[in-house]
Amino acid sequence: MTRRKLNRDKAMKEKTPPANRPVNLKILGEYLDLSPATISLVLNNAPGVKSIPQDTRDRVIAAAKKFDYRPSFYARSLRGRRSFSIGVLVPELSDGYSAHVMDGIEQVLIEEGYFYLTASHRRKADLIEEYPRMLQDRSVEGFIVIDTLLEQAPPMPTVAVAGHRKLPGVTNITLDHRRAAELSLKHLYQLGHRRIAFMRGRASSSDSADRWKSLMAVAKELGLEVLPELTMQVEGIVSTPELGFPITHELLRRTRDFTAIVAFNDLAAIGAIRALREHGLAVPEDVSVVGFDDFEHAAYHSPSLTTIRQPLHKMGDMAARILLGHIRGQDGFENEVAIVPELVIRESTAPPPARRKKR
Amino acid sequence: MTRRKLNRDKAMKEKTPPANRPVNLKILGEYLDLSPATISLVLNNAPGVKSIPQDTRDRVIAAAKKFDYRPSFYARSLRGRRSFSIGVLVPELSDGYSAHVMDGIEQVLIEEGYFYLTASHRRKADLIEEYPRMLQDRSVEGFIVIDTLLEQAPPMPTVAVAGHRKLPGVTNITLDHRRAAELSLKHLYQLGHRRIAFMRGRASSSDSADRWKSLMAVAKELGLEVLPELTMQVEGIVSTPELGFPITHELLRRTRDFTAIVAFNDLAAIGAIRALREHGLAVPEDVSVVGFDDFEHAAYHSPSLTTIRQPLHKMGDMAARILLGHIRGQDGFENEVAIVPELVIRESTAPPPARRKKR
DNA sequence: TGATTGTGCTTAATCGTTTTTTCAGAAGGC
DNA sequence: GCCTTCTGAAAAAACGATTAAGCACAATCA
Repeated sequence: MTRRKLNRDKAMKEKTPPANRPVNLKILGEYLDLSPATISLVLNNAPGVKSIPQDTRDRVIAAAKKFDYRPSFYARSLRGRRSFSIGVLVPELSDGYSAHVMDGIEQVLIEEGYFYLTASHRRKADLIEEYPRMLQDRSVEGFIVIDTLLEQAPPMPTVAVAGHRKLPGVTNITLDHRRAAELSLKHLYQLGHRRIAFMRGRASSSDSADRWKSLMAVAKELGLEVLPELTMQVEGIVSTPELGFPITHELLRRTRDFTAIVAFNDLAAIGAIRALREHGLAVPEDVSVVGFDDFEHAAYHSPSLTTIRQPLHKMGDMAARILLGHIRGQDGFENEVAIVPELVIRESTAPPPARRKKR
Repeated sequence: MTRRKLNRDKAMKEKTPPANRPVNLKILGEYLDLSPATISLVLNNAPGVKSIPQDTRDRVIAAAKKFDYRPSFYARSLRGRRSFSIGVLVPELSDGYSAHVMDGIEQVLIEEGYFYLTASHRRKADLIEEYPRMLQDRSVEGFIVIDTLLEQAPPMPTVAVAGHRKLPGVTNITLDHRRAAELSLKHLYQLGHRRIAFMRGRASSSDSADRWKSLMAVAKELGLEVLPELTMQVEGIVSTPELGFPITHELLRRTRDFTAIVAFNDLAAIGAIRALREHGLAVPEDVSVVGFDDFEHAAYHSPSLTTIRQPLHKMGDMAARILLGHIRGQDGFENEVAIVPELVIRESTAPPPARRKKR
C-alpha cells in the first residue's frame, strides 16, 4: 500500500465536513487526494486533461457534484483577466425606453454567459462622466450606452443605442431617421395635411438633432413648409405625457391654423392630445397626431396612436451582439448600424377637416 | 548615498512607461521604490499607516494620481471576500413595475458603493430557479426579488418586493393591501356603488392572493357582495392593457348589471375602459373604474384614472436599505414591512347612474 | 554599555483559480 | 542494462490586493 493510498483512505474517512466556507479546489483536493491543479484541469476539460484516466475524471466530477463545488468567480476573473460583465449606461431605468432596450440586451448576454451592471445618470453631466469610470473600476469588458451623449469614448469596446454623436471606436445603433421622417410625413401628406405643427426634441436627447434634420429634409421634398410659429420646443426631463402638454397648450394659445402634429414621441403625443381636447379640438377629427416609439400604451390610448415603431428590443439585441463581437475581436468594426422603423396606423390620424367636408 | 536612494533615482529615470496593462501596486511600487504593501496601506488609510511619514504618503498619493492607479476590483473582492454587488431578480424589465422599483434600488446602492446584476425570469419556473444560482456564482452578497414567487430562500440576505410568500430569512416589502382595499372600496361605496365587478389577479403574480383576500374582507365589512358572475380572472402574462380587455369583454357579454369595476391594475383598467366603450358604456357616467399602481400614464389616459398609488420608487429604496442592513448585520430582522398606499381620485370614478338620476 | 522604544518600512501569507513546467515511475526499445 | 517514451499527476508561478508579523536602524533611557 503506497503512501498515497493511505492518505486517500484517511481522507475518505474524515469526510471533510462542508465547513463554513464554500468548498474550493483545495478542499476538494484534500478529499480526493489530488492536487487542485488536476481538479481544475478535469472540470474545465482543459487540453492537459488528456493524460488523466477516465476513472479519475469520474471521481473528480462526482466529488464536485457531491459538494456542489462552484468556482470562485473572482478568483477566476482575476486569473483570467476576464469579467464577463458589461456596463450599461442609461438616462433612467423607468423611462420606458431604456428598459425595453435592456430587455433585448439581457437576453443575448445571459445566453453568452455575461451579466451587466446598470447605472442611470438621470441626464446629469457629472454622472455621465463618473459612472463609466466606476464601471471601469468594476472591470467591465465593454459598454452599452442608451440614449446618452458621451463626451468621450470609454477606452474599451462600446456600442451606443440612439447616441447620434460619432465617436471613434463607438458603434452607433440608430433608427433610420430619414426613413422614419418619410413614413410619418408622407402618411400625413397623403391624408391631405399641409399645415403641420412639429415638436423639436430637447438637446440632451441624443436622437433629437438627427430626427429634426430628417424631418426638415423630407418636408422640403414634399413641398411642406415648416413654420417657426408651428414649431414647439420640447422642454424638461419628465418622462410622462407632461412632455407634450404645456407646449401644445402654448401653441394653441397662439394659433389653431394647423391640421396635424408630428409629436416628438408617444408620450408627447398623448400630452398633446390632452391639450387639444382641453381646447375643444377632437383627434383625429380636427387635428391628426403622429407619435413616435409605439410603446405599449400607444395601442390602448383613446384614440389609439398612429406612430412610428422603434424596435427597441431588437436594438438591444443587436447592441449586445455587436458588443460581444468587438470584445471577442471577431467581426470588423462598423461605425453605424441603421434600424428600419415602421409606420403603425391607428386612430389618431385622419384626413384634415377641410378635405373631409369636401367628400 | 544609500543603496535605496540609488535605486530610487534609477527608478525615477526609467519612468516606467504606462505599459500595456493597467498599472498595479507592483508597478507603482517599482516606480516609487516602495513595496506594494506600503502603497496599499497609504491609499487605504489603513491602521498601520500611522508609522508612515507624511512626505512618503504624499509621494504615494501623487504617483497614484499620476498613473491613474485603480485597484483591481477582482483582486480586492477575492482577498476581502466582498463583492459589493447584489442580484436583482425581476419578472421582466420592461413591465413598468420592476423598472420603477429598480430605480429606487439603484440610487441607494450606488451611494453605498454597490452595483447590482439583473436577471429577468419572464415568469418561467426554471429560470426562477436557475438565475439565483447564477447570481450566487457571481458572488452577489444578497438578493432583491421583485414580484416573484421564490420556491426557496437563497442562502444569503434577501429582500422581496411584493412577494407575498413568507420564507424564513426573507424580508417582505409589501403594500398594505388591507388599506388599499379599504381605500378603493370605500371610495366606490361612498359614491353609491353597490354592484361592483372585480378582477382577480393571476396566480403567478405574487400580490394576487393578498389583494384578493383583502378585497373580500373589506367588501364583507361594507356589506358588499362579491358575486361570482361579476368576478373576472386575469389571464396571460402580457404587460399591456390587453390584460383587462378580453375579460371585460367577456363579462359584458354575460351581464351589464354592475356600476363599477375594481381593476387588477392600471393597465387592466385601461383595457377594461376600452372594452366598456366598445360596448357603448361611458366611463365614468355608466361605469366607474378604479385602477391600481398609479403608473405614469394613469393621469393622462382619458378619462384619467382613479387609482391606488403604490410608491414603487420608495419600495425599491427601502428594499435596498434593508438589504444592506442585513448584509452588514446591522439592524434586527423584520419579516414584513408594510408600505402605505394612497387613493388618487381622478376622472374614472363617479356616482353610479341610478344615483345620478335621483339627484 | 546594554536594553528599550520608535520609526519606517518590508516580508510573507492569503484569497481561489488557471496553466505551464516538472517529475516519478512504469513500460518499451535496443 | 541503459536510454527513451508514456502516463498520471504534482509543483509552482502567476493574477493583484490586503494585512499581520517582522525587522533594521536610530534614538532614548538606565
